[in-house]
Amino acid sequence: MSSGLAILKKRADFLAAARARRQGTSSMMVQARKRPEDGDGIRVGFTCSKKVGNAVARNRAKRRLREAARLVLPDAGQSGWDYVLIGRAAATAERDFTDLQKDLRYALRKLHARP
RNA sequence: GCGGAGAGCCGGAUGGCCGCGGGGCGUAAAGCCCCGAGGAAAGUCCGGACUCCAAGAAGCAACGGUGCCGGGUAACGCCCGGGCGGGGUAACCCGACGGAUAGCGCCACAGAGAACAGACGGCCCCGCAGGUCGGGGUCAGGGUGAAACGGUGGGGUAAGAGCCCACCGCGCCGCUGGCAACAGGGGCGGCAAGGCAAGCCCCACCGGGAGCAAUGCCAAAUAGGACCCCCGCGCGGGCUGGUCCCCUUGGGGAUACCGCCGCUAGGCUCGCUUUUGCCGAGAGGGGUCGGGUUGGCAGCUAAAGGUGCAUGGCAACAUGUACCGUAGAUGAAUGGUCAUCGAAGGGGGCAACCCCGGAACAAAAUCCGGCUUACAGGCUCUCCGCGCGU
Repeated sequence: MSSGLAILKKRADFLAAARARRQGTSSMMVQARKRPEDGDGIRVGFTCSKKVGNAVARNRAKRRLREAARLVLPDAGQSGWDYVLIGRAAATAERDFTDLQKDLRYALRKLHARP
């Protein structure tokens, strides 16, 4: 990705992020983890389980999350962290897109503020 | 015009900004250009291609599937045409549609009786003699049931009965038409033949198993395995070996490492041996092989391909020819957002029109042929019935 975001692909990375911090909003759940090993750059993954809906609904939710991450993370995310965005059943697809971005910024602020 | 039947098609549009996957140009970066979900991509229910495994081919057995006839096809459980049966006034639709004299099994409830028939209630005759009796004939009519041992009519009879006759049905044997399923008609038979095969079964035909996470190849690092070879230390030699470097047909150069040759010399540990030597094992070095993990490449998209025309065929389809060339991801691209326009559906209005509202089902995952299921709404063509007009 040219914007400096790498995509998470390994199952182990997802599991590690899930064990770390998490913050829910009305339109998504955000998990975050500061990688213990060295390495710059922001990595991000997306999860939309069967609870979100059928394949069409899951793909649409994932695409909106991906677009929001592309717009928000380069300035609101912190280098060296992994983020995982999880879609919610109807809210992720239906929420106004500016509100969706606000939700992500809010969640990131709360996650970074924790000790 | 109203109602209906069949076939086919579309299934949001345009633009701006920002992105994603693949390919091309470019040394590379930047950049530019091109392409990028469906009719069902779905369910994963059939049939194939392809790959691996197994196995003389084949056949038999078992198991599974298919099941009127003919044709189409790579093949099919699909498609087309025909037959038969059923539904509809019709267009048209529906059909697990081989065999029940090969055998076994089952037929609830009701009913007298459900398969070697039988007799509840009846009808008729005879006897005793007048009863709520005994003996016999009979199954047409009644009742039950999904189904009652052929149906209708007539003759016949004590009452009846395929007992006899006609027609229908059934079975057998010819004939005619048809490739066939089957249809038509003739003769004979004599009621002897109930239903269920979606219970087992019989007959005919088809099928080896697993699947692209198939399969083939490459690389890396880590731990370990099997086998083979070498093995004391050191020095020297470039030696038609390996390896590396340079110019490049072929040569030249280097020698850290492996190998080779020569000299020197007597071993890192243990065993064996009187000692040396020899031998064996380990450690060490080198090589080969197989398996696991991770990543990459191939398979991977050109295909029983699509469209048009011509010919053959009622058709499915086939043949010929011209043109087109059409996604290849793998935590998985094909989008996000904004603007304008917008079908259905609501609401208001006599109307023109205004307001709300905002697009069904569902997203490739090796590829094809089908089937099945889901689908807001719209369009086109053909046909049938009714009504009206000419």
